Amino acid sequence: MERTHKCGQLRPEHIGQQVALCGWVARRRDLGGMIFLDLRDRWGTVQVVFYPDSPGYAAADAVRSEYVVAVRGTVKAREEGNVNPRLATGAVEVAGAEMEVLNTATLPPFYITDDVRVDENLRLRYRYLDLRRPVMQANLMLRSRVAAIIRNFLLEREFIEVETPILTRSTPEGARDFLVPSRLSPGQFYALPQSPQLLKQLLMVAGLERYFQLARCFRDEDLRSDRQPEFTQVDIEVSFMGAGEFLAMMEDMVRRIFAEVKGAALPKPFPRLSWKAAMEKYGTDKPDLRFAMEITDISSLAAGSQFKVFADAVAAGGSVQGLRATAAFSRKELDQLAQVVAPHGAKGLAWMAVEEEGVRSPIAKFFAPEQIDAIVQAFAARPGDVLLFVADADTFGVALPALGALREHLGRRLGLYSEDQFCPCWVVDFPLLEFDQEEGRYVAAHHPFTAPVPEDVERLAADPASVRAQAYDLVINGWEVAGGSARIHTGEVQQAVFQAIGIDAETARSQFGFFLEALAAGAPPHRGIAFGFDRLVALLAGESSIRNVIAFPKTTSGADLMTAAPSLVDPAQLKELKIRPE
RNA sequence: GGAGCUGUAGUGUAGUGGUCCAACAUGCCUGCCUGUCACGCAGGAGAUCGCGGGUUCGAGUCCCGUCAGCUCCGCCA
Repeated sequence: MERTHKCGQLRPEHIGQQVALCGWVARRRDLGGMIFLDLRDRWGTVQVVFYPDSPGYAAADAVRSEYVVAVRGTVKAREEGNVNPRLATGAVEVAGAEMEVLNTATLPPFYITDDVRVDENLRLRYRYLDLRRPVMQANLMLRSRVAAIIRNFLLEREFIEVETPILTRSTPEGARDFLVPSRLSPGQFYALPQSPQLLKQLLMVAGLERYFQLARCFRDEDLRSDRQPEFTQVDIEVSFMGAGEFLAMMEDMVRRIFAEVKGAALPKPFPRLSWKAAMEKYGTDKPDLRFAMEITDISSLAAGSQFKVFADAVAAGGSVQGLRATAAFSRKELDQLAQVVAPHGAKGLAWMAVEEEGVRSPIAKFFAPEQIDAIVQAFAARPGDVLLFVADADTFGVALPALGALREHLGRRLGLYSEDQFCPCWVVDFPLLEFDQEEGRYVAAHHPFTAPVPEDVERLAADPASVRAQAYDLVINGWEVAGGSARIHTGEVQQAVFQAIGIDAETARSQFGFFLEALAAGAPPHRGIAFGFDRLVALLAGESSIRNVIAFPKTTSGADLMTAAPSLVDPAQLKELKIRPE
């Protein structure tokens, strides 16, 4: 039986036609004298009806859920009253003549429907069944569509797609590498790329000028709902292009994606925010701008209070920061809010409930009435609001991130935004370096090939912390969707940055020698960006985890529950690689 | 490495120390049913209560450990 149509595509225009369909039995309704089958393929579901006098009736009687069948029949209009408006094909049905069972199916361990709330263990164990669910198929189709939009956009602008190796070289800095033992060079290892960073820069040295790749990247770090050990990056690099032109082009691409996929009009241009401003206003470098609620610094007001916690924090060089929530909280709820800031190092969460006749607060007694008034004014607080404070000696490490987490929590809990709203922004002027307490040295905040802001270069040695990077992150709704920078394209600056992060000339030569040679071989000024493709698609799909837009994802412990990877291997394989297990 | 949540028929849940040889819904099986679309009706089968140990006269229930999934912190240039 040759398939002539797709189940989900049948419409009133097909009425009267003989069709042959293939698909899975989504449901079977046996009314005794007649049998209805909901037949599902990738395009949707259509109802097929069999009467006892049709040759296919016996087969229709025997099939069960998820059997694979081919059906021949005639498309008919449904009578008035029998139309199903909830089905795209609901105006028609197929009067089934013949049916062929192409394969039987075991009883599915969970329902193949969109609204199932089933244990994720099971979904991942039987991913091929999970992926039969229409919502999952829609996610994968969306992913493919977004990839196509990106390819078209970039190809239109004369970018070329280049593949870079998966088996490559381990370099210091950055995430933990996945290593692959070399059989031909026993004791030596390839590394899987954390990103094609150096390779795409070398393509610029090679003169390709405009490169992109949907690149698979690997980082051996712990997982999160927005992080998998292997993920896909839209990797982009250009030569001879300033930040203005480049970011405008990337914005155009993102605007096209959101317009075509969501019918959403994103602002032009995207708002820009310095890293410092983002931290001070939102307590994070990836702010969710769908709701206002900004952090207010009341250090100057708190310094003069009798409340030791506040005064001490300011005296120690820190600050007191606060948020205004337009909501009332019970004692228990306030305790829960304290649980939100605690993991970020906040030692407590102070609060003041603003009322008609003053404030109600356990710390009110430490403040003079005019100090209270000043604080209430600083927040423009009105009766019914609650002010929430975190004080800490470490402003950017503790106080602001704690309130940033609280802000996100409150935004979600108080329903301050909707899911179909998209608020992009560029976060710029990141610090180039940050001090790593464990290593006792500065490390690259972005990566060691990020160009410093030119007027800051001279401070690289004397005052590394103050050097800004020519870097930019694209943030949408609190998701870091892309990150990029101008790259260092001269050996001198590259050496200076290596030096600032404690990579001496010898190490630089041995680890990055090929790269330094390339920079000296006529490297053009270049810059680039990389989009977290899984995150972008998840955002567009309205999914809170990228697992739902990846066909075969891993669990939080890095396992693939379907194939049971990772697994032990045959000792002979290890022997061949000259690897001895402990 | 750390914290929290979850784990009970195929699935989703209820069960808060004793009528629990575990309940409800759905799915499954059998029978009936010619306009259903989460079809309906009647009957039936289906559970080492994640795993191990402990407390107790008695544990699905309390305690300790452990495993798995999820969320978060650390980590993620």
